[in-house]
Amino acid sequence: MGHRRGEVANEEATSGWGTTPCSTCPLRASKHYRKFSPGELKFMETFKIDERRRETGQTILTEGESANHMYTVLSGWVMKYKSLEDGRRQIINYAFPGDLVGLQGAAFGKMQHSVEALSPVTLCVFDRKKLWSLYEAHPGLGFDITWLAAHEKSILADFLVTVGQRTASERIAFVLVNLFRRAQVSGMVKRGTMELPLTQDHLADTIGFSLVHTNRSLSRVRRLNAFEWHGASFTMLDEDVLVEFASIPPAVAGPRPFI
Amino acid sequence: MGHRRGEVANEEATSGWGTTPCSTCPLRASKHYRKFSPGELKFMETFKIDERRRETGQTILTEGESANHMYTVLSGWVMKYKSLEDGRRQIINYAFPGDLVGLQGAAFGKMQHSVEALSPVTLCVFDRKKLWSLYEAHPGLGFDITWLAAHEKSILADFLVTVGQRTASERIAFVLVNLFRRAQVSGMVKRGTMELPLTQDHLADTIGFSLVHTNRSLSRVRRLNAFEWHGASFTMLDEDVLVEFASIPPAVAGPRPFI
DNA sequence: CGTTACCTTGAATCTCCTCAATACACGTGG
DNA sequence: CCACGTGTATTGAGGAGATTCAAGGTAACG
Repeated sequence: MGHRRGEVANEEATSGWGTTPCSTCPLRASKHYRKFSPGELKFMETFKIDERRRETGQTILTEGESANHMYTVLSGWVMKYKSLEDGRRQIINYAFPGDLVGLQGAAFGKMQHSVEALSPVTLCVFDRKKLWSLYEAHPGLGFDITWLAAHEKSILADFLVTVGQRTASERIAFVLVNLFRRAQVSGMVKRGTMELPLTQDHLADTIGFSLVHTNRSLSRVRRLNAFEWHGASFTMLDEDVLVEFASIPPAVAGPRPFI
Repeated sequence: MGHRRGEVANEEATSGWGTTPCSTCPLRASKHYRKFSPGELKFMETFKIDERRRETGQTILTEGESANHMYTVLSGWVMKYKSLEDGRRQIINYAFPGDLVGLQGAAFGKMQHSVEALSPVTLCVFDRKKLWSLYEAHPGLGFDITWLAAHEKSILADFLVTVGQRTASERIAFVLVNLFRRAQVSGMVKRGTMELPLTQDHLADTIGFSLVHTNRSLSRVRRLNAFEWHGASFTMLDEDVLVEFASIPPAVAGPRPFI
C-alpha cells in the first residue's frame, strides 16, 4: 500500500548553471544509443533549456497538474506512479538515464501520473512549446520520440503481463531482471552490481501485493541464490536462473535513440 | 487462463479493392477527431496502401514475428495479448476504430504481442517503410503518431493500476467503463448500447483472475444494476455507479488525431 | 538514547484457485 | 427429428494463496 513521502520540490532549485552540453553527453557515447547528425546535435543544444537536480523523495511531476516541461533522465533513479483515492498506489514504471519523463504532459497538457526521484537525480529540461519545432526541423528526432514512447509501451505491457499472470515470486524475479537489464543499458551496472534504491514497499507497489506478502515471497526468491541484495546494493549472480524461474523472454536489443 | 483459438489468417485475404478513400473516412467526420489539412489528407491517401478484412478469431499480428505493415482499425473489435510459455495469457489492451495497431513492429521490427480480431474487422494498411517519409513530409502526422502512442501508454498505465490495486469487482467495473467510453469515442455506441464481443474468458484474462472467480465477481457487479450485458450486447444504465464503485477518474477529453 | 524508517515473523481470516459437475445454446450429422 | 459435440456460463467444495493486525528487530541519525 505504500508510504507517501513526497515533498514537492521547489520549482527552480539548482538550475541554470553547469549544464552538460549535449555534444559531450556521457550517454551518447554509449554503444547502446544511436549516433546523431551534427544538425540534430546542434538542435538539441537549443532544445535543452536547462538541467535540474532533484533529491531522493522529491516530486518531479504530479498527477493532474499541467506541465510546461518535459524531461530526460541524465542520472539517477526515478519512478512513475498513480494513486487511488483511498491511498492505494501502483508504481507504473521506472525511468533510467536516457528515458523520457513527462511526454504525456507535453501531449495532453496534463500529467496522468506522478513522478518521483528514488535517488539524487539529474534531469535535462526541455520546453514543451518547442516540441513542435523538433518535429518540423528534425523528423528523425520526432521519430525518436515515437520510438521511446513505443518502447515504454512495450515495457508497460510486460509489467501488465507480470502483474496479471505471474505468481508473487515470479513477479519479483521479473522486476529484478527488468530493472537490472535496463540499468545495464543505462551504464549503471559495474561488475554485476548496481545501486537499487528501492524499499520492499516500492517493490510491493510495483508487483501489486501487500508488503508482508512481498517480504515473504522475496525471501523465497533469495533462496535461488541468483542475486544478492543488501540495502541499496544489488548484485546479479545468475540472471538465467531468474529468467527461467519466471519464464522471462530474452531482452530485445537494438540501438536506442536519446533525445 | 484462456482458450487459444487463433487461426492465422491467410495473408492476402480480401484486399486491394473497394478501399475507402481517407477523404470520406467516416471516422474523420466525427467531432472527436482533429481536422486534417488538404496536404495531410492527400498524403494519407498514398500512405494507405490497402484495406483488409479479418473475421472473428483470426490473428492479425503474431508475437515474435516481424511485420511489414502497420494498421489502423476502421471498424470492429480487436484485442492485443501476450502469452507465457505455459499458456497463461494476459490481454494487454483492446483496439477500437481509430486506434493504431502494429506500431511496435514498425519501430522495432518485431511484434512483442499478438493481435486478434474479436469481431469482423476492417483495417487500413500502411507500409512500414513509408513511415519515415510521413515524418519528413508531415511533421504534424508524425506528432499524431507520437500522440497515439502516448495515449495508449496512459491506457496501459490505467490497466496496470487496475490489475495491481483494484479488487476483482472493481477491476470488472473499470474495464467495462473503459471499454464503453472508448467505444463512445469511436462511434460504436447507439442509444447507450454497444456490441461487446467478449466472453468471460476474455474478461478474466484482462483483469488477471481465473474464469471462475471472474464469473462470481461479475455476478456481484451485475447486482449494482448499472448495466445490462447479455450475449454480445452491452447497455450502460448508470456509468456513475460503476465510476464511484471502482473510483475511476473522469475521462480525459480533447480531440484526437487519426493517422 | 530515543525516534524513524525499514525489514521480518506469527496468527487468524478472507480471497482466489483448482477440480468438478451441471446447464444451456448452437450447429452438425445420422 | 434427435443425438452429439462444442463453446460458454454457472455453482459447489476444498485447499492454497494473500491480507490484515500485531509484534519484534535492526540500523541510521540527531
